[in-house]
Amino acid sequence: METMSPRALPHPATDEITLAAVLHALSDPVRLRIATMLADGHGDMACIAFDLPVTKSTTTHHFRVLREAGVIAQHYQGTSKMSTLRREDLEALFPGVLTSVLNAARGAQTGEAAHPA
Amino acid sequence: METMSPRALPHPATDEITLAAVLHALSDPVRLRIATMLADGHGDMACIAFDLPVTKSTTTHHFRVLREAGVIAQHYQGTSKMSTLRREDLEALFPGVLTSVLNAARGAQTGEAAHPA
DNA sequence: CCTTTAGTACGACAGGCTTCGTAGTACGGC
DNA sequence: GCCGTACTACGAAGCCTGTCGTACTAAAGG
Repeated sequence: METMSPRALPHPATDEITLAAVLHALSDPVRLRIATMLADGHGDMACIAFDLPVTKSTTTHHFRVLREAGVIAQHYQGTSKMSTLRREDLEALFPGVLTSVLNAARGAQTGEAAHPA
Repeated sequence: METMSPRALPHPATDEITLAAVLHALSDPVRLRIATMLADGHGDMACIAFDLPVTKSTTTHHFRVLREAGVIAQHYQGTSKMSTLRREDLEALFPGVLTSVLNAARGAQTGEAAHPA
């Protein structure tokens, strides 16, 4: 039996995720950064540990937008909340989208173009 | 010499295109539809011919957002304005992003998930 | 039980977005 | 030269977003 935390977190079902919502969620610099960090193996990191240029309230807001768009999954672990990318779901729905976006974001933080030399 | 139309259209240079702006441009249902139609070979079509569920003014607005984000290139041809996707530029900057997004949009117009039977 | 830590809820505020209508400009055809 | 077509500019309305601060709740640890 799971401990069944009283703090439930609503996630959209796989077939409720829309492309427009995912793209919108990823079109914000802060959220793009969160997604990139999650992809880079920071999956077991509390929300507060992301060192974002916004306050705690705003951080909560952005994590929620990502979750409600279906980009990330979240679950509580003590007082902390852990987030993971919904890679499989998104890959099944929109093949290649998440991967290529994260790749692009990594090479060009938040928007800078890739100027090779 | 080109006829040098007095109606110039400002386009961002390749290295001015940002990922966030591109994602934002594509996160609107109307614009996603425009991009999909352009990808499907309607490159030589006037803006007005796109049969969008908005007025002419709004259509102009959306085409401009796409152009200013670097997603499309536009040029006048008589009284009409032709648009084409900046596939090469985007592929060079953000490999796979445009292609996978368009693919996803085609299979799931504007956001619906792909329910195979 | 009390304190600390992590995150939430709520309200507020500024700014942006999408939409529209109307008026105006550029081009092509008669 | 005149008219129609395609697009633009401008302003307005309504909504949504990102940001914050403050007050609150849930869990962990002594």
